[in-house]
Amino acid sequence: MTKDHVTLKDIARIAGVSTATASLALSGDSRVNVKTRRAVEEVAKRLKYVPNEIGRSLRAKKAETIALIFPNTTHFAFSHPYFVQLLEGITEVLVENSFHLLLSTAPSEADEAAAYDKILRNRRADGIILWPASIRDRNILRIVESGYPVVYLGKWHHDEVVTVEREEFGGAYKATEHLIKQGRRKLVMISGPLDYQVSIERVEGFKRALQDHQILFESWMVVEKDFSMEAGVEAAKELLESGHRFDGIFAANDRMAIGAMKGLQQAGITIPDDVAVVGCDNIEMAAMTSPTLTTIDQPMREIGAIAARKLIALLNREDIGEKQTVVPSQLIIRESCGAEA
Amino acid sequence: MTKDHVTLKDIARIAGVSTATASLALSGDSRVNVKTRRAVEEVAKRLKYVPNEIGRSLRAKKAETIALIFPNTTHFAFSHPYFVQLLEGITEVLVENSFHLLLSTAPSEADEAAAYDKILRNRRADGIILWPASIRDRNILRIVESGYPVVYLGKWHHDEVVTVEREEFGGAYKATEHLIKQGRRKLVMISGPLDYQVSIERVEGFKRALQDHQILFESWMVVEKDFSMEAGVEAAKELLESGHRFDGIFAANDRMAIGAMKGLQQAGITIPDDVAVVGCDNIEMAAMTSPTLTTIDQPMREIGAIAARKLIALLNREDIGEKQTVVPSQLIIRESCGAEA
DNA sequence: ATGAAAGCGCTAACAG
DNA sequence: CTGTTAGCGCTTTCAT
Repeated sequence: MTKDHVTLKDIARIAGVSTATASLALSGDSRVNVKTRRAVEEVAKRLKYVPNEIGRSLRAKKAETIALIFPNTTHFAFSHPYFVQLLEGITEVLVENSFHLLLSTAPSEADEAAAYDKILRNRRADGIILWPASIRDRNILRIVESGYPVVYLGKWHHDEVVTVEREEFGGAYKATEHLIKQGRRKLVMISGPLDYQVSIERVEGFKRALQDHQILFESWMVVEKDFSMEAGVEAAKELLESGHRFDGIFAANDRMAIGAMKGLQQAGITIPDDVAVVGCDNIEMAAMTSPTLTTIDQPMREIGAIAARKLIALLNREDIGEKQTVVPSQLIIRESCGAEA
Repeated sequence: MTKDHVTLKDIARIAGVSTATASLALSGDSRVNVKTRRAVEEVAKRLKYVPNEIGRSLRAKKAETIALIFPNTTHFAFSHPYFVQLLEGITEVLVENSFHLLLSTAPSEADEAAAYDKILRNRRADGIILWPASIRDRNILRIVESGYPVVYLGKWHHDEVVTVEREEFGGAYKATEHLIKQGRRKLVMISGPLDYQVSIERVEGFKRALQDHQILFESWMVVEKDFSMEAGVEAAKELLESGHRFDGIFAANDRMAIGAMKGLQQAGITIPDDVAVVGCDNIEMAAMTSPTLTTIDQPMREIGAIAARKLIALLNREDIGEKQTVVPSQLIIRESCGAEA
């Protein structure tokens, strides 16, 4: 069985010093005699002493842990293919700084408020990286405005909040404009849920690009879907059945773009000849579809790393640099848009 | 700023009782007078008291947290599309049981041993769910055999260890046999890295299926790759260039299968007419490729949930049921194998 | 240079 | 029924 753990007390006793001295010695404090220090270190090493971080945390009133938390829409959030990249970016930085990562989800919509409150105050984490939620989510509002150290992964409506954002509007604009430059003028967009800020911005980018090129926007040009591949297939079918003509699609993420391509191809439509498609995210799969998918690259790994660095700086009361960081997006031209790369 | 947190002491003082009573009251202990309890509860609620879990943990010598840890191959491990499903399964169960999830990676190969040791003993987590690593990884061995509560997500070489395994051998066997039943007899396999137990088993399943159908196995029939889509493309090219003839491919995961299909199609080969392909994992994308990918479903969400339940049972010294759980895999027939579903 | 003592926030054994 | 006390493991004054 897991036998009892070696504590500082044990080390002190065996090394023949007090716990205070042992503590100092192990932290390399210059006040303690070199010989004593060596002795303590030797014992610690021999017994494979590892400090109990719970004790340390209680004392220091710091958890050395940050929480990555998700609104109730867990399933939705987790399913993003690039969630994993975000995690990689975050953990990379945390490991460098000896921080731990707590992954947190609200159990259910009902408990959501309580759950956030708990995270805020049970002292398990020192700060939070917050995945964007529906703009209708009041709990998010509370957490962001609580004064607790939070980095929000999206745009916030006032600039006291520390955020790392993707260039949503700009990305959508670039994608749409690219389609227009390929000579497509009958464009439609497959959007994510419109109660999400990211969706709103991407739609705005789409609209603006149309406007800047004298293309009249009409409301049927945006279909609202849920970000899944299956939804992309549906969207394509609905658009085809609607009777409206279109020769270009901007999809708010690659999963829907891929689904849409599938749906179109099943209906005998050729991509990009009949309809050009541009996605968003640049997931690994985008390079594997037929035709390969032109898309907007969103460097999630970098976003994760920046967010983690900001949060740690915040906790250490160091300079965090700019409060809002916008990570630029980049158009990745492949085959589905009909352009030569 | 984050003002000081409300502690039990505050509650006790304001409610006019001792901290002991306050504690008892809040835990709903029947010994305390109903009226007192109500009073305490009222104060706690009013001040939005949330217990400091660090204090509680120190006292209870339990972290109420489990760690999901990864060997040094983070990037590799994280990149599995179904990693997210595993997470979902785990968090679902943890939330039910009010446990927290710590995500842990070793900083670098060099620090790996130390990092595990720390996780084992710094008391931040009560137990570990361990993602399989290279069979050469001695640190994994140490952690699994440490007696610490561990659930290992793969097969282990002796049966004291609690594991949740996918049916690797059986899945590969089914996939291969399915190809044979479609009349394919010149089969090849694209394997993952062969220092991984999962890879070894899948290759064994492949070989056995050949053997059972009187097909001679030769070593060139297995190409070892790294699980990525890009690697699948390469594998296809290498196989084509090798000059060996083949009419069926079993790929050890869907990403490589998708890459391989891409590679074959680029070379003008028709799937499934010229070459049939079966993958493994049943990732979302498998239903979207052209042709859609026949594959082996690995219910990662369920695996995560089972692992979490087992670990919690282990921690509570409850009955964990069978020590080794093998989650059955299932053949999902789509288009790439040339069978009618 | 070292040790004694206090205390982080909590719970539980023991008294009353 | 409630309060006193002790202590989880650690760090940090403050004495010596």
